[in-house]
Amino acid sequence: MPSATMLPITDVSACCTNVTRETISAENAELLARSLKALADPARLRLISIVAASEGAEACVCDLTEPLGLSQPTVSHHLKVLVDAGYLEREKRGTWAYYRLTPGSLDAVSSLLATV
Amino acid sequence: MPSATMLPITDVSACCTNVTRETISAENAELLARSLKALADPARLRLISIVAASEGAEACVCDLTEPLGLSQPTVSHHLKVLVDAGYLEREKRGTWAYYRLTPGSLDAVSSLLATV
DNA sequence: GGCTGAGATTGACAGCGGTCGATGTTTCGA
DNA sequence: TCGAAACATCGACCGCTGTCAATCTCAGCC
Repeated sequence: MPSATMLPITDVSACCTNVTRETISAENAELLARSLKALADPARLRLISIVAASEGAEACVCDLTEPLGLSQPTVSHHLKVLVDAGYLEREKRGTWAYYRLTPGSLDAVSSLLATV
Repeated sequence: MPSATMLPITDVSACCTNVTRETISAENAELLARSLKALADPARLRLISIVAASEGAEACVCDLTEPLGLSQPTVSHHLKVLVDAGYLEREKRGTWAYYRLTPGSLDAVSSLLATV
């Protein structure tokens, strides 16, 4: 459940300005740090990468468990973190849950860091 | 001390390709995650922002302790993390230590995340 | 030489976060 | 209706990390 303490990255980019352009406020630093924390894990980076490279740019949990070498609960946990942060979208179809990259989410955080 | 476990971000960008362009390897995911972890802290984001906005684009520790509201050892710790990750450069002049943004470091990590 | 101030390092503590086994929930098919 | 499969949630463990007080190092100055 996304809450005030875990705004999706697209919202963060809407309220925050670039890090080096002007001095970031303590509140915005907190928000951006939360979004970056969601990315700052090798398993989650690989999840994003695998989902983006999958057929139809979407993947279900069963496709993700084996290449990561992690248990199913752990993969589900990481996926939840990425969904809450706004990087992934979840769609349930039948028994399966399909995850897809949220368009523009990575570009949003990327543009907050770029200096040019 | 930067080691094999903490490559500067500029080196990471030299060896890694974009996250969504092709499937990232486990090793590169580990490297990129370490670089992102160094950024994923509100105090460190504010440090980078303040240094970038400072007169001459550099600042000493004494200028950074007060606006952050953190103790001097804590600020020194965060600065060390950022230097080891390659985001900041340290130059000692007399009794003071001046920190400056490493050119291109934020753009490097930014370009690894951007999808366009 | 001895003092002072800037900053780094150390040690300790508390809270966070990644991991997994066990279990719960939901959907589909027989 | 019952069983199986996919996925989420829970509870617990443990290593990592942010924090500060205390201490150490070093440069400048009397």
